[in-house]
Amino acid sequence: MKRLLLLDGHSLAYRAFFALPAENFSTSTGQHTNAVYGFTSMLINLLRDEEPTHLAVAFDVSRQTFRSEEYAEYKAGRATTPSEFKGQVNLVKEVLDAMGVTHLELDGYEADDILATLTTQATQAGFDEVLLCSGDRDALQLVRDNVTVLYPVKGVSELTRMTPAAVEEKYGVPPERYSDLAALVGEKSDNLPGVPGVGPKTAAKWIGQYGDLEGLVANVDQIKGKAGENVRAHLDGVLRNRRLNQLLVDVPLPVTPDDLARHDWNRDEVHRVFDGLEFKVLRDRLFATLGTAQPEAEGDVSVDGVVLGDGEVETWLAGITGRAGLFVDGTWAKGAGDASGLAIADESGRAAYVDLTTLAPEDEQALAEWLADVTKAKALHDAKGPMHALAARGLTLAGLTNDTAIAAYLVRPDQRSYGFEDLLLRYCHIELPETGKQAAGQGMLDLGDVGATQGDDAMARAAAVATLAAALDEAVADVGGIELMAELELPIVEVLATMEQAGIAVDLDALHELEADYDAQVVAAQQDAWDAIGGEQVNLGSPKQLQVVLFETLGLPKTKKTKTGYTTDAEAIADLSEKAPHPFLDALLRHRDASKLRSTVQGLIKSIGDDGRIHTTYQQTIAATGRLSSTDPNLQNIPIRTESGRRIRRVFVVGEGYDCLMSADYSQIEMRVMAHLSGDEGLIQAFNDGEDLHRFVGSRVFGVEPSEVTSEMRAKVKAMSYGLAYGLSAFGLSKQLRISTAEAQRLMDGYFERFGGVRDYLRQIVDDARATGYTETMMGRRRYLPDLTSDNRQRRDMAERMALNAPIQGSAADIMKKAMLGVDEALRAANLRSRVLLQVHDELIVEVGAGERDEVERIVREQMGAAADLAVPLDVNVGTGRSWQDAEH
DNA sequence: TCGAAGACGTA
DNA sequence: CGTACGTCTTCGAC
Repeated sequence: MKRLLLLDGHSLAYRAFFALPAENFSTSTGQHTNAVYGFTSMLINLLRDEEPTHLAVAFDVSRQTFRSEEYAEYKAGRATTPSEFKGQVNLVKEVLDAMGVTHLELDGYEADDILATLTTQATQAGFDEVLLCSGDRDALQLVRDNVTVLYPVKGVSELTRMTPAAVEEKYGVPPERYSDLAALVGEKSDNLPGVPGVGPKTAAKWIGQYGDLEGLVANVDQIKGKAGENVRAHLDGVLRNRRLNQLLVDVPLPVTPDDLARHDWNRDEVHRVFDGLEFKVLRDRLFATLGTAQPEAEGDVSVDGVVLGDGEVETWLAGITGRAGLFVDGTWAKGAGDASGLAIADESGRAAYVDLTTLAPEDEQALAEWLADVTKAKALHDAKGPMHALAARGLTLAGLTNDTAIAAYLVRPDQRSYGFEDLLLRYCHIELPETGKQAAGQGMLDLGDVGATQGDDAMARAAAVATLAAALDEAVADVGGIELMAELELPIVEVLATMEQAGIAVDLDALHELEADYDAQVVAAQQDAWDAIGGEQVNLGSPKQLQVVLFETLGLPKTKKTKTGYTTDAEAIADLSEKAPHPFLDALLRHRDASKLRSTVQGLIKSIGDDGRIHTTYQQTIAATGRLSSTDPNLQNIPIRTESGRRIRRVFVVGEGYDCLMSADYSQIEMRVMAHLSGDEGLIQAFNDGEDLHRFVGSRVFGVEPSEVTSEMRAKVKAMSYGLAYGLSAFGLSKQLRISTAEAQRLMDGYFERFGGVRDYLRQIVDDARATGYTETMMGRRRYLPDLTSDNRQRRDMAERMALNAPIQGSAADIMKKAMLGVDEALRAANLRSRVLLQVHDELIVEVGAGERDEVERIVREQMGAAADLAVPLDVNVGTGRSWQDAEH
C-alpha cells in the first residue's frame, strides 16, 4: 500500500495565518507563530488521519514563473504579504526538517506545479492513492479516482475531501474539466478576470453542452444573448486563463515519489524547534501521533528483576556491577511523606526491588550502609525528592554520580522541564513499559523474568535511570560540564535537601496580626477608591475594570499599550498621578500594595508545616543562568524595599533551641564578577580601594572628587552600573532615570570612556557567543543561544542581552553554590549545630546554635569569601538577630 | 478547570 | 528598548 500525501506549504500556512489570531500565537520573544502553529497542526492531523506512507511539502519560491512571464498582471494587485507572515515560512521549514519531511521548491514554478508533477508521477508509478492538501483551487484539476484534494474550508481543522464526485457535485463539471470552468469564471486571487456575467453555473452548463472548453470555442458563435457576446469579447482572456491555470506535470524535480517514503525523524530536533516555538500541546500531539504511526523508540534494554526477600539484600548488593540506577517508590513532599520501596538496577542488567516497609533489620542495615557509601556510585532522576523520602526512613543517600534531571539541565539549561520519560526517549530512544504490564517489545524496556509484579515498574525505571545516566554522562562531557556536575551541582543537592528539611521558623501570631493589618489597609484603600469615583464598586484587582474607570469614567490620558489595552501598572499610575492627580489613583496604589502584601502573608500562613516552620522547595534545574529558584512558597521574593513589606521579614524568626538568625550576603557580587571577568583596571581599583563603589565610579564618570559626588549622581551611576549587566540601552536608562535619551547616552559614553575594559568585555561576550553558540560562566556552565543568529531582530537582540547577562549572573550563581558547599561542610566539620536555612541568590540565612555565633560568622565569612579567586575581594556582609529583618544590615 | 495576561515581589 | 525567577488575580475558553 503506497499512499502519497502532498501539501502546498505556502497556501496552507497562509490560510493558517489568517485563521488564527496572531496575538494568541507568539513566543515570549515576540515571534509570531500562528501560521507555523496552524500548519503544523494540520500536518499532524493529516498524519494521524490519513496515515500516508509517502510525504512531501512544496513551497513557492518567488512570483516569477512562466505565468507571470506570459501575463505580467498574474497575481498582481494582491496585498503585500504581511511581514508577520514572511518569517514564519522558514519556521515551517524548520519544523519540517525536524520532522524529517521532505520539502521542495523550485525557481520559476509554483508549489502546485510541483504537486501536480509528483501526482502524475506517483499515479504512473502505481501508487494506490495520492492526497493533495492545498488551499489553491487549481489543484482540483488533478482529482481522479485515486487522487483526492483535501481543501481547507474554515480554520485549520476542517478539510473537505474533494473526490471526483465531490468536484462534480460542487462545480457541475468533472475534475478534468475544472480548469475549463475556472478559465471562464476567472480567478480573482490570481488576477485572472473571467467572462463578465458568467459564474460557475453558466460555465458548467456550457461545458456540459459542448463537452469542454475547446468545444465551446468551436461553437462560440452559437451562444446567444448577452452572455454569448461577452464570451466572444473575452475569448482571448479565457484562453489565456486556461493556459495559466494548467498545472505543469513535468517540473524537473530532484526526487521521485518513491524517494518520499517517510523516514526517521529527529526527536532532538523536534524538541529544539518546538521549544523555540513554545509549542507544548502541539509537541505532545505530534509525539502521540507519530508514536503510534511510527515508533521512534528502538532501544531494547532487558532487565532481570527480582524482589528481594529476607536476608537477601546484602548478597545482592555485593554483586552490583558498575553504577546503580535507583528509583524510589513512595510519596514525599519536603518535610512529609516517605519511601515505600526501592528499586536498584545495575549495569549488567540485574535489578532488584526492596520493600522498605517490611525490611528485616539485617537487610535494613545492609541497605543503609550501601546507600550511605560514597564509593558505591548511584544515579537517580531528580534525586532531591527521593533523598527526602529515604531520609524519612532514616536512610542517607551518598555517592550520587549522576542526577539525570540535572545532567539534562547542564546540557540544555533553557529547557525548564526535564521529565524523565521525555529524556529517556530523547537520549536513549526507549520507552518505559506500561505500568502494571510486562510489556516487552520494540523500544520497550524488557523486564525479563520478574518474580513478582511488585516493583516491576520501579525496577524498569531504575534500569532506565542507569541507561539514561550513561547517555547523559556523555552529553554532559560534550558540553564540558563533568566537573561542574561532579563538584558543584551534585554535591549541592544534598545541601538543598537539608535546607528544605530544616525549613525556617515563623511567628504565626505575628503573621496573623500582619494579615489583619494588611487586610484593614486593603479594605480602607478600596473604600477610598470607590468613594473617589462616586461609589461604584469596581474590582480593583481587575485591570480590565480599572481601564474603564481610568480612561472612560475619569477620562485620564492613555497609558502605555499592552496586548489587550492600556497598562494600569504602578509606574503608569504614578505617572498619571503627576499629570492628573486624583484621589482614586492614590487609593488604587495603596490597595495594590496592601493586597499584594496580604496575599504574600496568606500564602506563608498556608505553607506552614506541622513543625511550625516553612519549608520551601529549591528548584535546581529551572533558571537558565544557573541560579536556584524557590517555590511553594517562594522565599526568594519576600519584600524588603518598603517598610510595610519589611514587616514580613520580622516574622521569619530563629527556631527554638537556636540563638539567632544570621544573614550573610555578598556585596555587589555581580559587579565584582564583571570587574574580574573584564579585567578593567578602573573597576578593579574601585573595589580594591574599598571605598563606596558607586561614589568611586561617579567621581570618574562626572569628573569630580569622590566627596563631591552628589546622591543624585550616585543614584544615576548605580542604576547604570547594574543595568550594564542586563544589556540596558540608553533608551532604557533614560526611562528609568527620567532623563533624556541624550543625557542617558552621555552618561553611558562617560562610563565606557573611563571603564573601557567593561565595554570591550561586554562586546567580547556577545561576539564569542555568536561564534561558539554559547556563553560560559567562570565554572564552565554553558548556555546555548541559537537566537544570536536569528533573522528576527527582536529575537536576536533578546539573545544578545541574555548572552551579556548569563556569564555574569551565572558566575555569581556558581560562586554562591560553591560557598554553600563550603559553609555546609565547614559547619559539619566543626561539629556545630548551626545550619544554612535559606539562599536568596547572594544571601544565605543561617540558623545559629547557642554559643556558636562568632565561630559561624568566621566560617561564613571565610567560606563565602574564598568561594572564588577573583581580581577583586569578595566582600561579605554579616548580621545577626532574632528575625530575618533584624539580621539584615 | 485550565491557561493567558497583567501585575508585582526578589536578586 | 533590562537579566533571572514565582505567585496571585481575573477572565475567557474549554
